[in-house]
Amino acid sequence: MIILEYQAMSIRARFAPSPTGQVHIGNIRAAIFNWLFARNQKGNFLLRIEDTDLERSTPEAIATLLDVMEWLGLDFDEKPPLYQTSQLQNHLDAVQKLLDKGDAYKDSKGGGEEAVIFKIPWDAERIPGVADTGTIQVPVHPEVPVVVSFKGVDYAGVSAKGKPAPGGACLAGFKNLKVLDAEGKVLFDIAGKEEQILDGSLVVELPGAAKLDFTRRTITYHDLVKGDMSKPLDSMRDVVIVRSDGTPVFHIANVVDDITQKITHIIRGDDHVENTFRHIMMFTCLGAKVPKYGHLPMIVNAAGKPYSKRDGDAFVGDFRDKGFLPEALLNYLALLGWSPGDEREKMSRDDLIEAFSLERVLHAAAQMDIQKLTNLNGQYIAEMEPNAFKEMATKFLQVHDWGKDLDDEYLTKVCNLMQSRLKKFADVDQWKYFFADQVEFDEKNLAKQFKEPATRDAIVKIRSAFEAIDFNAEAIETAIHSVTDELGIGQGKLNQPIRGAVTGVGIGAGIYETLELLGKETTLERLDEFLAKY
RNA sequence: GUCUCCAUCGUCUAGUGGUUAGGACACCAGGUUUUCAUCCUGGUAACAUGGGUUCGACUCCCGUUGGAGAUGCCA
Repeated sequence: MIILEYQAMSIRARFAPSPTGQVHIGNIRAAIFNWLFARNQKGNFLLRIEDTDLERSTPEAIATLLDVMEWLGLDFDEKPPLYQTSQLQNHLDAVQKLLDKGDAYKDSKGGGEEAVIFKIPWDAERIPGVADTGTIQVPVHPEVPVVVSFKGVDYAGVSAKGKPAPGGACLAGFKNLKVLDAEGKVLFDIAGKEEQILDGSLVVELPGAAKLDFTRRTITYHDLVKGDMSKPLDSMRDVVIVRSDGTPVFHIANVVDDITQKITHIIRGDDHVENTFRHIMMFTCLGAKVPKYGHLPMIVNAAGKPYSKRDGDAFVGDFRDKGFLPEALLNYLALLGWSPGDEREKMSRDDLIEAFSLERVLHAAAQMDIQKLTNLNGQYIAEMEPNAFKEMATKFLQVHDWGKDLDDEYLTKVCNLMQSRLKKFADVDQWKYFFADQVEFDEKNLAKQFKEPATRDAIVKIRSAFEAIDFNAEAIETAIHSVTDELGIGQGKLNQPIRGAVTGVGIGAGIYETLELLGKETTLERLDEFLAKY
């Protein structure tokens, strides 16, 4: 039944980032989940660029955003995307509508220009999900007067230590309000005075109040991820929607644009949960249908803190620069805070789309594990077409002065030998010994391999044995074995010292194949260099 | 302070009243391979805590602790 309803509606989800030059992991994850959801539901995935921060929203920043989305394969429908700056008049019109209907008022704080404030409606029952939840009493600090006006009820609560604690909320939070003093005497009763309070003609200030008595109203919505969420109106304040300089703030712009784009499902970060209650009210006051909401848990860094725009290495571009594949990153990120419910982990784009559901998204924050991402990336690399692998490797080799203009045939062989060992493309910097004239010796490794003075002598013998042979892997192995046999040592004992002397490092592909690839000339040169140095 | 939410191995997670609490990454040991990587085998490692409810709680309820978010004329 539910599925039928979904299909009939044709869902529309969106990603609405503000382009600030860099896209971080937490942000793009929201895009991924929206995309996965939309594709899974055969709906539309829209992009809206919230570029109202003129300082940071440069054309380059927007290009970066689009670039990253394309790289990850997050294709969006209805191009070009909606630019929020183009909607200014729309936002202002909506604000005027609210003003006209009495759902917003103008106010100035400290005598400046007037800002526009969205008023949480006194007749809040017209908002879906609002219900009375009983009469309650809240203690207030007698030293601070209670002020009741159309802007709300201001008072000081009582802290654990008996000190005044700042409190107060929108008027709508206090249905059937009575203000009582310490003896329980009624200082103020809103009954019969609603009109005057609401139209601003009456503002009451009540010193010596001890208690607020009112009918609490709570707004509840069903979150597609987190389940039922609710919040009492007496913990909400009216919200600024237009700054005193005349520019609309996020809340109204976001809601109006969602109406404009006919968004049916809003999937966004956890940090917006509290905004949702107010946004639901705005949708309703603007005469629009309230969309469905789903809030994603945050992704946190190794310190357990959410990634912020300042978090150095959490930018999507950095992962690309380090040689992570888009499929691997997408796969990994989809698995942060979500799982298909079975034991699959390596999943293709289509697998993910097919398996995705918001109901299976977790409620708790997830920590990024670079090692697991790296492992997954290695799996994707291992499966790459050799040509595609070579192409990528070439790109990453080119950043090194020893990695430019490489011989194609030689490079192909190196790639074939090394593909299974590479976890991320930036690690091709370890291939230097294949291409550079000079090797860098790993002193520590050498010290380990050449503990025995006799080993160096063996290298001398190896060198002359190499000189005489036709230089292929098989002959190389035979030559090495003849030396080990002659010296009466284990057949593989010399392999690592040879590797150290020729490549400078302690790990790599099979040494016979490696030497064959390097060629006789280079191998002998490297051995000479080694012998001259050590 | 107040409000909202969250809590299974180090990390990502499976688990919806009865399981030897499963898998993956990482780590350790062993095997295969000329080192490494791959591959195979095995191992260490978790239900934050205290109360309930129940014949029986990781699972349901309440408290505590811990964490996150919100409380902006930021988004």
